[in-house]
Amino acid sequence: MAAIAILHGLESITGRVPKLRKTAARPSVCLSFARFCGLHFCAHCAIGFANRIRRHRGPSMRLSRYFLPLLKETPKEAEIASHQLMLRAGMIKQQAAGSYAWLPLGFKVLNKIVKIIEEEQNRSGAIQLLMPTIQSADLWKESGRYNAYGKEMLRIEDRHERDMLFGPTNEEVITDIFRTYVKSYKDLPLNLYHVQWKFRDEVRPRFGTMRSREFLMKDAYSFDLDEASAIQAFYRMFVAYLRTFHRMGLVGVPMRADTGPIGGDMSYEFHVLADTGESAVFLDKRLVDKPIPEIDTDFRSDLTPIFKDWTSLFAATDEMTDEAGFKAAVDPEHQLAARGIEVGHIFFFGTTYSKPMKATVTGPDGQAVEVQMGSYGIGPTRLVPAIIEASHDEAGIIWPVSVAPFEAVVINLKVGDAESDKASERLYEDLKLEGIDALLDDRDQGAGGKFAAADLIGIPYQLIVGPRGLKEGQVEIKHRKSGERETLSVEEAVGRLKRLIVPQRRDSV
RNA sequence: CGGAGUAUAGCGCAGCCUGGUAGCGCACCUGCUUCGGGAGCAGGGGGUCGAGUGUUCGAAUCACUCUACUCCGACCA
Repeated sequence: MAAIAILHGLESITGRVPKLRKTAARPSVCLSFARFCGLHFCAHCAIGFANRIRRHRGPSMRLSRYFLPLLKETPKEAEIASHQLMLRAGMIKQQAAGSYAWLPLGFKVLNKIVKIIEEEQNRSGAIQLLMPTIQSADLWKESGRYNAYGKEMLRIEDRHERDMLFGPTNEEVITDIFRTYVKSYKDLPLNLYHVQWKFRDEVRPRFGTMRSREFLMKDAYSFDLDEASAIQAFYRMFVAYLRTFHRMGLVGVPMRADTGPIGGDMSYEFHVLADTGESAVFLDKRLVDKPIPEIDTDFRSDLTPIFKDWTSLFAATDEMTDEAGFKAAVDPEHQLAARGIEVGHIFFFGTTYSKPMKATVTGPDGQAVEVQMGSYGIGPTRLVPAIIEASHDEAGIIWPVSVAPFEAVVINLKVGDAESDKASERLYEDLKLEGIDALLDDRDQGAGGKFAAADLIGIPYQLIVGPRGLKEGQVEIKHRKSGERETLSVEEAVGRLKRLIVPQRRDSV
């Protein structure tokens, strides 16, 4: 108690009490001191204590104190909807050609996407690590790619005039890590992945983060003793990818793809269908509604049936087929010619890197065997615009709940009105308490601007609180996607939102 | 890398042709009135006109050079 008194005394002396009262800092300090003193409450703050505990859960997301630079007009450099909307919604800022800063709202979405990717990679048995962005050229000289890669690779010289590079991909580094530590076939299979920034000095970056020079990539690398088990590793990633894109509210259609200079015939690209996609794609439309492998899929079992099931239906990019071939292969009633955004690419390439880099393990017969490898990429910084391309309207973005920067926004229509302030604060706190990722729009501005902002940034549910409804004890929920509005009592609102939101998180599908 | 274009306040633009020292809308700041779909009134702040060189008494404006960015094509998670 003495300590608390001293603390409050200091605050009084510095004259900062009124300011501190408005922040979370002071109650948490009080509580810490109270606990330190073995008390269950702070004598000084006893009034309204319960409310203060609530506020301590999670960061405060009050729009009046957030950093969300919205643009009313569309910057002229943006051509496609996703790029325009990401700029207008204050998600990104261009810093140079193909180089973007991720502002808080954009970063929040990016992180949700990365989290889903990590969960599904982990579920499939892959193990996360982190490799550097700047690599030594030596490994690339060893694999033969230092000269082969061309100007797309950003080459750097350090102070000792050593050749370095900003990694465009990580096969060399992961192979080096593997060969250093893994010596026995008993340690296989192994799949290591990371989520790390890449740089490819594209001739022409465009469409915002859809094709940027610096981009985030999840890249996984599998190592197996023989081709048969390597193919199983490939299937595991195939299934993980189906699940990953589905959880983001996307249909990621696997398509036979060109392996390019890597060779071999095991390569699939995952495409999100969108009018602005860069590739022409041809597919059997039954793939679009095909149920994805469920959460209890056993990744230690033989996944061949799932792979065969999915790949039995026709799907290919224009690199692999043409309209004539497509029409000959698919029943007319199932034909779908569309455009696609490539959001993932999986390769099996055998010993392409293990051979020149001498990545071998000792097999059961005591002989050294070059490991069979595959690599598997997903671009989170491309997924953000891909999701927007697939889901937006005239008013702005329509986020699927699973990747939405906020699941719900409480819109206080009349800031300064005692009833409206109190009810919206309370509803916001209750949503947080129920584990909903909520935002409170407590900015002192007109209702129209708030509705427009909520629509633009695409929050799935708007909880509209204003004096008019409160007179009847009512609030309104607007569904961003359908435009549907429902009026309900203040008491029912949080429960209703929770029942709407939780199933759409897709974290248990 | 081939072709085309743009550069004037944070964003969107006018002014350039015909040279005379920069303007509009939004945003921002102050005050008042407002507040259920991007409010109104009044006042205010902010610009080496992408950079450099040249022509000229005088350059955002004319000429040349450079740079950055965007679009179309070939390449890519």
